[in-house]
Amino acid sequence: MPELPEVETTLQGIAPHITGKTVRGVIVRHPRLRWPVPKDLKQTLTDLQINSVRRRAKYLLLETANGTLILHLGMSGSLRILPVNTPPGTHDHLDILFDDCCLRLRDPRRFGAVLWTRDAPEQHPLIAHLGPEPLSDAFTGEYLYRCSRNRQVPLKSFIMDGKVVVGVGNIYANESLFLSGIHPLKPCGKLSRKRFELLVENIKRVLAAAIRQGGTTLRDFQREDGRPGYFNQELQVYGKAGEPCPACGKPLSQKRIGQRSSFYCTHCQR
DNA sequence: AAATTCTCCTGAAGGC
DNA sequence: TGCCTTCAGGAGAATT
Repeated sequence: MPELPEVETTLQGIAPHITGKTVRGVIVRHPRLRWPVPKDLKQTLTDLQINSVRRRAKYLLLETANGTLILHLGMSGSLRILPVNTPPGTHDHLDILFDDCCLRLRDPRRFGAVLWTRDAPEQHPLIAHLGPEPLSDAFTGEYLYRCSRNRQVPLKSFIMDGKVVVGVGNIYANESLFLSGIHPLKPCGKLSRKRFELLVENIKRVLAAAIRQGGTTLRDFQREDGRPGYFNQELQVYGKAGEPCPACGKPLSQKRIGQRSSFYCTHCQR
C-alpha cells in the first residue's frame, strides 16, 4: 500500500523515463477513481512536454507548461513504465503514451486520483493545507511538540494527520512508535519535547530506510518496473500481532486506533 | 475547533 | 468446491 516511501520509489522510477518527453496520447479505460478522471484529459495533455516530475506528500506532480497532472496512488495504485502497446490488465485505468514508452496506472481499489490543475500545484485545495514533508528540515521535534499542545488525540492518529505532517502512513507510524518506545494511544499533548525529538528521529530513520529498500510490498504495491519493495523484511511490529516483541519477547498487541490497525508492545511502549 | 466516524472499492483470507 | 463474512486502508466528508 503506497505510503511515502512507495510514492518516492515510484517517483524515482518513472522520472528518468518521462522527464522532458512529449505526451503523444492518453487512454482512459476506467475513469472512475476517487474522483472521475477529467473527461478531456487526452485533449489537455497530448502534445505537452513533461517538464518535471515531483512529489508533494503522496501526490505525484507531472508539470507541463500549461498545468500540472496530479496523481495519487490511493492504497492499491501503482505506476509502471511499459513498452507501447502492452496489453492492459483488469484494473489498468490510464495510459499516458510517449514515443518510446507508456506510463500506466493500475488501481484495483480505486482510491487513487488523477486530477489536472492549471495553477501552481501548491495552490490546489488538496495540497495547500498540508503539513511539512517528514524528511525536510522543517519537521523537527520542537515543531511536533508545539503542534500537539492542548490536543489529546492519540499520538498515532496525530502523526498520521496530513495537516500535522505528511506521508507517515499506518505501517511507518507503527514502526516509528515502536522504535521510540512510545505507546500509540498516548495523548499527544502529554508527550515531552524530548520524546518528540526521539520520535521525529525515528520517523525520519524509518522512512529513509524504507526508501532505500524500495518501499514495502504487502499486497498491491509494485515499482515502475514491476519489482516489489523489500522493506517488509525490516518490519518490527506491523502485522505481527501475537508474535514476540523483538525487544522483550512478550506477545505484540493489536488494536484499532482511529480506524487503523495498530501494533505495539505494551511492555516496551509507554 | 477538535475529535470521531463514515465512505469510497476490490481482493484476499477465513469459516462453515 | 463454493458461498458468505470480515478485513485492509488514504484521506476527504460528514457528524458529534
